[in-house]
Amino acid sequence: MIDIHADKPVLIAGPTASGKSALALHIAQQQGGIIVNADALQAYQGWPILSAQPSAEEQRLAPHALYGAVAYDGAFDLGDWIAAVTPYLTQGTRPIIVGGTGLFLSTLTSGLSPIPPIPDDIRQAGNIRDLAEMIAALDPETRDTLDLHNRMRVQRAWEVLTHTGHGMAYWHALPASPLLPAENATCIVLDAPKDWLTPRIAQRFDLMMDMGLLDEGRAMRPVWNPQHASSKTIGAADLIDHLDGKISANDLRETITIKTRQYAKRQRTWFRKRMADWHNLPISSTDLSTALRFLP
RNA sequence: GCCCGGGUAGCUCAGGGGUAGAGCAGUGGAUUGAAAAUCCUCGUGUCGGUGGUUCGAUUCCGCCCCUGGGCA
Repeated sequence: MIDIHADKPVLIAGPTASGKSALALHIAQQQGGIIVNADALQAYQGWPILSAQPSAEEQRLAPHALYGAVAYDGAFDLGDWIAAVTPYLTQGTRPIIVGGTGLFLSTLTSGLSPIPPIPDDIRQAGNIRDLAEMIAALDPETRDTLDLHNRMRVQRAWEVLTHTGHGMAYWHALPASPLLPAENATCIVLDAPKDWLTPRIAQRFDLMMDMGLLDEGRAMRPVWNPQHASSKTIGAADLIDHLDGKISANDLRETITIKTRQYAKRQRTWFRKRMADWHNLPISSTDLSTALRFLP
């Protein structure tokens, strides 16, 4: 039994396809609140079906925010998200923050180092920079903390050092105050076992097809650019390949469900480690009326 | 029926007289501004069956079964 206080923000994490959005909607309808997106890819326009954003119909049932709020060719990173959620923490309506991006939710409850935004030209320069060169340029303190095989993390550290003159280690040592300490919110992790989730992921793909996934892909094809952040949506590149005749419908389904399963696994790892003290809501508690208790 | 290939890890396949290895899948993990991203770890399976040759066979030989193609 999890107590939901009407005036307390709610945080909901859970693997993809576990039913987070439905849970958020249930709470909003029972008790009020605005549903705020904490999923990196659902923040973009362009792939509403593929990224499983709440439908227009669902969004009519309760206030929603930060879904499809950024252009398909725009950028929306962790810092942008933190900036975008902040107003919802202080305004009148109680926020129900729901999403699968563990990094976003964890940062909300633990805080973000005050690293200035990195200009785009630094990123561009990093993109073509040799990995070994960037590693060599790093400050030793930062280098020791990094997985040097991981180009993205090395490049990020290089960008921070290049732009600010201070290494990541310096910035991370600065105090970072949480925007929403976990004890000030009702924090829930939806626990969906693998055996339950696997068939659901396949079913969700079929559902997406019924909802017009191919049309969504056809609409995006003329402006398709794998470099855009929104193009990282699982299956977007595969869908374009399918429309180009490069892979069959069966292969499309196969590859998307596999990638989605792999993603769910990474999410589970994050939640297990970082959200161990959150309320665990087993998906088997289909009867939410006994799993949740709504308090004024 | 005959001829030529194949039958090796869940899948696709490599290898080769001293009991075997890649990719994918799967697993566990890392992860403070690209995170649905990115990165790391983990490989025993009657090597189709059965006889034989051999000190030793998954590897060579015979037969059988299954399978792809060709000829009839």
